[in-house]
Amino acid sequence: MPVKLKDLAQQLGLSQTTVSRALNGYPEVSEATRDRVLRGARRLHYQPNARAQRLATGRAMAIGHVIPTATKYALVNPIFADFMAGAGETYAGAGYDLLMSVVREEDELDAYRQMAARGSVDGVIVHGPRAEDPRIALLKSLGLPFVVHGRLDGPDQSYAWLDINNGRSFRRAADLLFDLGHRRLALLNGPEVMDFAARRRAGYLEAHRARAIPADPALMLADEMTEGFGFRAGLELLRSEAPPTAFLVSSYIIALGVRRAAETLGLSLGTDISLITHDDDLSYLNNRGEVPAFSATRSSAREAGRRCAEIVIERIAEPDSPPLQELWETELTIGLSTGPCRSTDAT
Amino acid sequence: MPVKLKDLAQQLGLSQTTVSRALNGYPEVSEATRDRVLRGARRLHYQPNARAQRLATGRAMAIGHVIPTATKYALVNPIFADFMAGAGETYAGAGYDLLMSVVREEDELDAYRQMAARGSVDGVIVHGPRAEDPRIALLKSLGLPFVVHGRLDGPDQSYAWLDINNGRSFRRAADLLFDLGHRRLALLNGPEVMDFAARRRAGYLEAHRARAIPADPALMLADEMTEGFGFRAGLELLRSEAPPTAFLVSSYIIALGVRRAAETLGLSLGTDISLITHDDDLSYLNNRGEVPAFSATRSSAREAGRRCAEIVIERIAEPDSPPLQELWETELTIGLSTGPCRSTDAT
DNA sequence: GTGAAAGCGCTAACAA
DNA sequence: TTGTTAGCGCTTTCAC
Repeated sequence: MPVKLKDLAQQLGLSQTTVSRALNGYPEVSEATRDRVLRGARRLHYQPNARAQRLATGRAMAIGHVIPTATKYALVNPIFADFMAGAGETYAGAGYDLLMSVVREEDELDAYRQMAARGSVDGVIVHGPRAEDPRIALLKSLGLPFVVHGRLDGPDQSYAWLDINNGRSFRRAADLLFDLGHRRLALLNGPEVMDFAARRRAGYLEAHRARAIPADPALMLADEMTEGFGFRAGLELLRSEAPPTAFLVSSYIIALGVRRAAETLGLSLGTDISLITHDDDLSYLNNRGEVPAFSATRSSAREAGRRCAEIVIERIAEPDSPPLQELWETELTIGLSTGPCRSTDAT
Repeated sequence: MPVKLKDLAQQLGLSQTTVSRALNGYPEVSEATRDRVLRGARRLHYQPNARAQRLATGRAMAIGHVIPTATKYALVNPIFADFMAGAGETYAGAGYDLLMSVVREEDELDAYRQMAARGSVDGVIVHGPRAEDPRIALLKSLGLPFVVHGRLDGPDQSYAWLDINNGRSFRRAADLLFDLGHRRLALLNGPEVMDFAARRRAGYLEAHRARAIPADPALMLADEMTEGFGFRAGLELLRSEAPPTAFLVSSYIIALGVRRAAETLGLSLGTDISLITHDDDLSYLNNRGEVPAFSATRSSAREAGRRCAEIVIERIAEPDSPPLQELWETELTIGLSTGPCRSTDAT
């Protein structure tokens, strides 16, 4: 039988109220009493019953993460895990639990509705927004505080988000490749209904426009982020009449496929062709069996998780405050797979 | 303001008691009344308040998963995500939430203690048991129902687990390679403090003993499951005096490294050397840019998740029932990376 | 078959 | 600064 507030109060000869206040850091309790209470709580191994606290306060002390099991837009990546770790850290520090709901894509909205209706969470983090994302409208109508990891265009920007500057990072990556003499850059992107992918494409195009280099639609492919896509696309492009001299790819998993395609054709990355992948997704790309930038990447994902958690907790406390919107700059990782253009027909 | 039980009862001219009973499927309520209640609940969009239910019943209606953020023994893999999806499915069907706690390894036991003390979960699933795993003893002493995904040797087998037959699958993989004429099989294993890794090693050794083929310790390596390990180990072994003709590796991520090592040395998988990885971890291994066995693997992980969830829910209902222990056979995936031994010195 | 009433263990007005 | 009291919204004896 666990010791409860009542027991503790009796032991100390105090009222439950005072004990509760002491424990919860209310200012009106005297330091002497607080000390006695904290000491007693420790001695009796008192742990408040979370269920009772939740009912009494009307708060769930939990944040929800709804993960659709879409095999296509694989959320399964180390970055995501680090994001969760970062968020989890912050939650733990703030006394929140992390409620995860893994559902089929078609049940996604219902999952939010249910969380809201049953009051099992106080707020949610939304991952990977898509164009015209219905989740945002839904969460607003439910009055459930939320923060979006990512963001999207639209007339209504009255919600909190945290995003990395996808457009600019791809713009800069393309610029770098142009500076190295490349002119035909393949873009292997994720599904362009995903906001991040659309922005990356925009950055790629912008770089072309800025130098008045025509962007060849034949070089711009988008599909699910798998090694298979990277391999097939890489093979096809490299074997084509006018192959690219460099690849700009949207995820390390696609990059793995490109690397294999290059190897299959006897081409060497960083020498014959260049390859850049987004920092946010970088992993096993260099040729040494090392994963040097990986940990940096992972820690940045962790930081994003932490920050998103902070933001959602803030919004729970102050639902009507102006929504925080943060755009983060990220570095692209060039690693060992990028070099000057060696192709003779690149002018 | 959400509609609550009281409102619903008033609307229907019934007592809260009857409405509650009707909703929760108690037998003593008449069919007519139950119908009226269910209809009314739907009409008014009644959703029970989870916090109140939890307090009243004394159950959390949640299952905990504690994930240590050990970068070394990366839990970050698609298999894990599918396991979670399977578990999540079952939870949702049974009205349970999934509470995830991502903590530093040293805080792992505390996470369980806290879950138990605060009553935020009714049971937990333990992942990846290690030799002499302290979590099991702890959970027993806490009286928190649990099921282990994986298992371990030890005098006390009085706990529920679900495991795949790691030993037998590696035994069979080695047998297959022997049948193909290979004699020098490298084993690139995960950390052998992990139960699954120890069992895989045992299976590998057993196959050797059965054919009276000496197992060369120089060919048996164990380290963290990274591409880097696979690459370095692959390179080193393949360049050695007496290289292996086949690799038996414990995870697809290690296999990626081996593949790269082979390619670096101009060797072709499936022709010059063979490579088998465990079904449970298979991913991007074949040479076609396809991931054929992947979905099968993933669905089996999902099934394991479902089953573990079922087991833990059963144990919550019947904590004193004899623990369920299930050993699953799995297939190894041979894919396109395995062929007869071509090496002349394999006799 | 239905209802009244007493909690579940805590928090938070309000009063002292 | 501390205590009294009334809930939070549901479940569950117990009585009818």
